[in-house]
Amino acid sequence: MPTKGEQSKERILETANRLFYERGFNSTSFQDIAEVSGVPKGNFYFYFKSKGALLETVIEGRLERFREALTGWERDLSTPKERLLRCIDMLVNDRAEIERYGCPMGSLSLEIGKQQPEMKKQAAKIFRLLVDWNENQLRELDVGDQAPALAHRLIARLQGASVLAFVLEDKIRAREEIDDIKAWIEAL
Amino acid sequence: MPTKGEQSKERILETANRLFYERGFNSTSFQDIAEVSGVPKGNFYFYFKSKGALLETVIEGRLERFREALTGWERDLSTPKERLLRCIDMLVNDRAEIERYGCPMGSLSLEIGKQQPEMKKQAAKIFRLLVDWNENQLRELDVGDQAPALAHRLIARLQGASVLAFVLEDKIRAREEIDDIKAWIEAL
DNA sequence: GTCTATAGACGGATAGAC
DNA sequence: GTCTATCCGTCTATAGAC
Repeated sequence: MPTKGEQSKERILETANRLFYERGFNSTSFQDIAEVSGVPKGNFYFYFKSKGALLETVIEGRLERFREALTGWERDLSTPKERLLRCIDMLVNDRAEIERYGCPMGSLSLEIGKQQPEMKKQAAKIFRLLVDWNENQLRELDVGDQAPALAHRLIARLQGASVLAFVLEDKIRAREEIDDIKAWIEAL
Repeated sequence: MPTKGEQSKERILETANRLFYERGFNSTSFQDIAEVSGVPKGNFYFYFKSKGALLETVIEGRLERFREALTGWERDLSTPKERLLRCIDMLVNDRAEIERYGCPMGSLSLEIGKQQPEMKKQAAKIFRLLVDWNENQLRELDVGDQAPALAHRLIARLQGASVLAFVLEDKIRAREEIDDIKAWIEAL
């Protein structure tokens, strides 16, 4: 059973994770996180030495969740093609949030990466993880030495689909684009 | 010849346009714009009634420049395929800035669109303009009723390539992705 | 003298930090 | 809960153009 302190820390992290996504990092104040999480903002500096440190922990949490998801898909899905398609389906499952707030990692990276190179590198780890994992799946298909380029292309297309889904808010076209990405992978 | 007032307004706009791109909207203060432009901060409210109004004018300026560029390409390039390729070449020409700051419109939309729906709509106009223009070019090719979907796909792929170029900072893969987009268009 | 434009000091609010 | 810094935005005194 978690101690009260662990619960507070977890509540801060969960709330920060959500608000950084929904409102953006710079537009989310400690005040906001305190109000939503119920944890007084005075406590924040007991758990995190700065707002940047809080962000860093949020990113680490996201990285960890991605790792778990990817290992889960490797365990539960038997063919590389199924796994690639499952990865694409992230956009289908989260389409409502993506249309409202964009891709969590894409939008965060673009916002903070312009001024905080260190954070940008942290965020890039998640993209590298995703690209490498897809590259491994592609290698199991018969794509020769094209695996790195195709993996990069797949993540790029998912990012592009997310940006346009956010900006244009056109559900039909967004869905159409995802379907085309899936068809492209299925045809490999 | 522009009056002195027009020069000040223009200097504020140019500087804001650049800093909003390089540092992000929320991370750019009037103080910053004043220092870089040389125009004292006290003057800003003579020309713009708020920071949001300044942003709006910046976006309008970008929209206008896009319109001019697109009409220029229609005038100077004779075939639709050349025009589409010229559009893609934006990423090649601006690759250094895109790697450092992302796509100007993509990153701005994602940052401000989460909290300012009105500004998001303004920014979306530029994307609509681009998609529609490319759709017109595609219609002149023999793509049947695929023009809308292909135009959407082209802009999505350009956005995706920009995001990954920014996040991963991998010049080789970024170039490879652009080349693939070009090859795809050329094969149409 | 009037209108446009300038310059900077000032204030309330709110941020992150402790 | 306090502290300091900084944010956006306001106010006003003034300078130059015509």
